[in-house]
Amino acid sequence: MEMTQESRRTASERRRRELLEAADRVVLRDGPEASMNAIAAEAGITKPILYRHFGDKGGLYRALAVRHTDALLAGLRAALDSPVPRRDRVEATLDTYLSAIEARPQVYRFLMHPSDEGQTPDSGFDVGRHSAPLLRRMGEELAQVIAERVDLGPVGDELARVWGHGIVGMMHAAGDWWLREQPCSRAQLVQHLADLLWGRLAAAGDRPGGPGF
Amino acid sequence: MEMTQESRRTASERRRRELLEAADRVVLRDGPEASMNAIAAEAGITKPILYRHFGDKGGLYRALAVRHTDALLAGLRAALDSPVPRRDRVEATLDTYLSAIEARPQVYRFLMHPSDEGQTPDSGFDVGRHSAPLLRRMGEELAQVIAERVDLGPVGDELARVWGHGIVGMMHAAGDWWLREQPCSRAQLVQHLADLLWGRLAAAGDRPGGPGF
DNA sequence: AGACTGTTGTTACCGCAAGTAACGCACTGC
DNA sequence: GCAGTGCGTTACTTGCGGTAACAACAGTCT
Repeated sequence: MEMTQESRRTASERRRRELLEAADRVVLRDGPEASMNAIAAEAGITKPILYRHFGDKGGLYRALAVRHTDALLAGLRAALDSPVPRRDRVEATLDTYLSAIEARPQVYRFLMHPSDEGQTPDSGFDVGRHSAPLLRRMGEELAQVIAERVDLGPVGDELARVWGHGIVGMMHAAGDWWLREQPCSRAQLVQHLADLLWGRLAAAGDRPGGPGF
Repeated sequence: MEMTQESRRTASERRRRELLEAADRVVLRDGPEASMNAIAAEAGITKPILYRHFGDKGGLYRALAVRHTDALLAGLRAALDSPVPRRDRVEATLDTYLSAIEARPQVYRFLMHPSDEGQTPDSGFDVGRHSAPLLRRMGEELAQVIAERVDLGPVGDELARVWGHGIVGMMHAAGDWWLREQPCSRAQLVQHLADLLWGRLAAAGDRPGGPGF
């Protein structure tokens, strides 16, 4: 049985991917609070192996997260970069995101509510070192696209970053609420949010029978 | 030592408030992952008393959360209801929120990342029963104000709810990012976000030297 | 062949936090 | 004097993250 260094490396990587897939199954079934024991059992092994591969639970979860995050980000980038008018791009992006969270709510909950790990409270020197949760990555990504594509004057970079994170947050919160109580179709939600970004709040008139006037 | 039923009730309530204040101090010092032991110690008592008063850790955290949530919501309502033009109201609301999270980041982290409790995964019958996290409450509140004040046509209620949650999410995400890396002054951030809501994204032109064109 | 090294896996443990059971103590009403 | 009822304790169970120590085996050096 020949076993050179390279084939060893690839074997280890295959193993790692198997473990990740097992973890994925468990998280999909049990939600984000799946225990390391449960994941190890699903993979047919025991805990220490997980720890050798991923260091700690945060490491495993981070590895899991980047898989899904990368997939989602790829979809979003495609929507953002398509050569159509800006409004259409925005709608496509919103729809891509909402489709993703609608299709796999468990994955979504895992990515968005990762039980906020990290936090070495004594020193505080590396807060947010390698956490980079999905929301921040998406915010930065969007900021970059905005800064590249839209002309926003002298402070454009700053504006783009604020807007990137703001829009992502809007998408996230609205999506979260919409996923819970499906109050309307996805297409409608997309329209409503795009309308909001298109300044319809500023354009709308005061309510006729408003209270207090 | 006279101790009638009424004075007992008020005594118990005073006790509860003392416990909450102690918990508050600990959470402010240790962050959201403060242990029940630590809280009990700070209050000068032991764990079971906490459990008698609040049921479980979630109960305590919920009680703590409503205190701060109510205070913040009161401030936001005041900003939302002031009789000035809409843009000014929006800016005041944003500024109120950002001031709050800037003044007490620990409280903010506690409220926003409550280690997502609840989740009785077996039955699922009361998911979200009394969690009502701050974000959702704020979203509903804002939705109500929008629906009352702004004329949005036939589907106005639905629109208002989408916008309420969306705007709150935008505020939250942008605030979170801004709190980490202070990239600009609070006033600037408020301006940028208000500009976003006022449709400046739709109004801005394409970047001159854009890539790919 | 036989000692050396590294990877893969195990069992058995530590520490710690949530939550609980069982008891001690004061004080009230009868 | 004595049952009842809050307030408080100590001491425990359970479960999870994380680790130490050991067992088995593949390939390598001499």
